[in-house]
Amino acid sequence: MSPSNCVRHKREAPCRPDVIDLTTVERIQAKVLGWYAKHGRGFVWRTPSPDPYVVLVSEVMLQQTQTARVQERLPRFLDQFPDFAALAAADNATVIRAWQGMGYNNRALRLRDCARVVVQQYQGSLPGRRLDLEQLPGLGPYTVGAILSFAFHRDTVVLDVNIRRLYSRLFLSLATTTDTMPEPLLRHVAEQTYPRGRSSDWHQACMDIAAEFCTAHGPRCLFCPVAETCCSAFRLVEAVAPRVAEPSHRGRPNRIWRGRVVEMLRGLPPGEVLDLPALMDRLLETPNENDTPWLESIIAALVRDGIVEFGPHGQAIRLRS
DNA sequence: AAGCCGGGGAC
DNA sequence: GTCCCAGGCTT
Repeated sequence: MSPSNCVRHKREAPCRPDVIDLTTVERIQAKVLGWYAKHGRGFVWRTPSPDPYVVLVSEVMLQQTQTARVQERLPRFLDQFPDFAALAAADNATVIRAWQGMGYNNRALRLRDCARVVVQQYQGSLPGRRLDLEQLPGLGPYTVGAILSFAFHRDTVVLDVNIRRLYSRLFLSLATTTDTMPEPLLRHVAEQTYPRGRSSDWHQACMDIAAEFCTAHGPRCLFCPVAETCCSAFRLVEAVAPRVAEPSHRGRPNRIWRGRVVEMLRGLPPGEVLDLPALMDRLLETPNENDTPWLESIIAALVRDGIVEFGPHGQAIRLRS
């Protein structure tokens, strides 16, 4: 990997991510933070000193859900559950209903469970230590880093799919849009790249730049503030990542059917109940005997996850109270 | 390491 | 219609 094959553009870009030189890092930091100060996206969860509870809720929402939808639904959720105590007191059905339109309903229950631990073990305020956060339900490496950085202004690495893509392309001369840096090298690069004392701004800026310019497909290098120091700028060939077929029924993925079941139960008028045949009729035009075990398995998974339960007489299916 | 877990919008 | 997207948990 010689410097010559990664400079298409201007000057020498760093093609040895294991030894990133200081001037390059500082140049990138200045460009990124300068761009962010002027053009950063104005999300509702981005305030100068955000409430750790708001950071937690928004970051869990942002796990695999687009920023635009979180922007729209976060205020309503916070209105309904203004603090850890309010969220901790909610039963499953209430949380699932409040999560409507967000997808991945299991996240909502884990977030509520997390709130209960915070209330019971931390007097209702989110702990600021990594080891404590790592024990909380629903918080993985990304979210823990995000909370430490955005809520507690701690110097820490934050790695999500956007920042991984940005670092990969910045410091390696990649061939296609789907190539990424190996994870161990990525963590090394991340550790020595973020500006100490500016972890929050830096990582949010990186996510903005990745979302607006360094996109997964069709990157807009021409407008990117760090294209000059990017090893992959203007040279990425479009590629498609191989996709595994998902389990389906009657031409649609099971996860879609599962979502429809939950959505039906959400909209069920109070007092009205659905048994399995009634649910089947609302789900399929012409159900047959082959569909019964299929729907039963979907219901079983929802019961397993704590989203659905059977009523007192064992037939009525409803959101778990 | 791989499978599971949604849903809305852009195209 | 197809494809995309601020992860985490389970096996």
